[in-house]
Amino acid sequence: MGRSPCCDESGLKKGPWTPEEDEKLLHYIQKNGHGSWRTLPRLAGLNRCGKSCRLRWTNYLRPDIKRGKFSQEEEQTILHLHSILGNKWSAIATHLPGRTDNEIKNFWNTHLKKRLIQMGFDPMTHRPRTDFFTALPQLIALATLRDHLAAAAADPTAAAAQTWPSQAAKLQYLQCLLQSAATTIATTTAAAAPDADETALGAAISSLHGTPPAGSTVPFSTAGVQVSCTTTFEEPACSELANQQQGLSYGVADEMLLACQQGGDTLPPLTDLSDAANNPGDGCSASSSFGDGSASSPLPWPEFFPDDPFITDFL
DNA sequence: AATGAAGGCAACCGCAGAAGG
DNA sequence: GCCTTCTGCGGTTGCCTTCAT
Repeated sequence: MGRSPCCDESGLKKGPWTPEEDEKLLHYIQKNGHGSWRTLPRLAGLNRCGKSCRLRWTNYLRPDIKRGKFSQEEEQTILHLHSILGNKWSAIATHLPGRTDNEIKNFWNTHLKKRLIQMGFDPMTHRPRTDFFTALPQLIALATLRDHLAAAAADPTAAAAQTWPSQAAKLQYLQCLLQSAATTIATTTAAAAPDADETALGAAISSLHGTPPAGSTVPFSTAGVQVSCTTTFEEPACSELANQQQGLSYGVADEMLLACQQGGDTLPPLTDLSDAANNPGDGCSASSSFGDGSASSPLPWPEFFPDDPFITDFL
């Protein structure tokens, strides 16, 4: 589109601004307004291109700029707007007085995005990640563990049986992961259920604040790995459009993230592990689909028994 | 105390749309 | 309608600081 960069002219300074340059720019704009950015540097006595001056002014020198840490409210706003608008930083910035698009973009890239990824959410869609095959080794290892536990249960004198309660509790976590992956496959291949993950997560929000409902997906951080616990769920509509219409409704991943922040960056533990061990079919939640005995249902890959480090770490 | 890695942030680059002649 | 100029935006880079070993 036809315009060469304004900074092509040789001899113009680049890089960090000095206090003297800041002073010149600030003084000029306060006195004359910025007018044409193209001509401003010459008039202000700066050896910079207009673009550089504009950036410096809008991102740093503007008097209404708010500096310092983002508040919880600001984080919520960013998360919510990003779930609707995507990387429209300038549009997001219009809802955050005193914050620049550059600042919001940096904050997103260095904090919020990473946190969402750590929690297993796709930062672009704010939905659970669907890269199922990256978790395949863990799922295979799960099959191995289940087999070991089945053997221990069958032979109470075996050494493995001595640790049965805790092993069974751990198995609950892993089976949640397995179920989550299976759900992911179902939802990504079945066009008829596009919002299933979101719905499940919405239910998970409730689980963070109380009794987990049927249909919850709750990521747990345990033994150094992140595990997602998904139960079966119904299928109410929960679209981004609906979010927009409701105005103040937040994306489920956003709420999850904020809930975790408020809890000190750690998600709540699974319900009492000893109970889960005593009742292996009820590990994820009171209404878990595993409660019907599916905890012992055949696994998809019973023939694999790798020596997966995941299991080593986990046990 | 030294050094390398990671995090955080300011600034730059290039593209695209708007505005004006 | 076309061309040029200006402005705004999003992605990326590179430097500085902090943290970990």
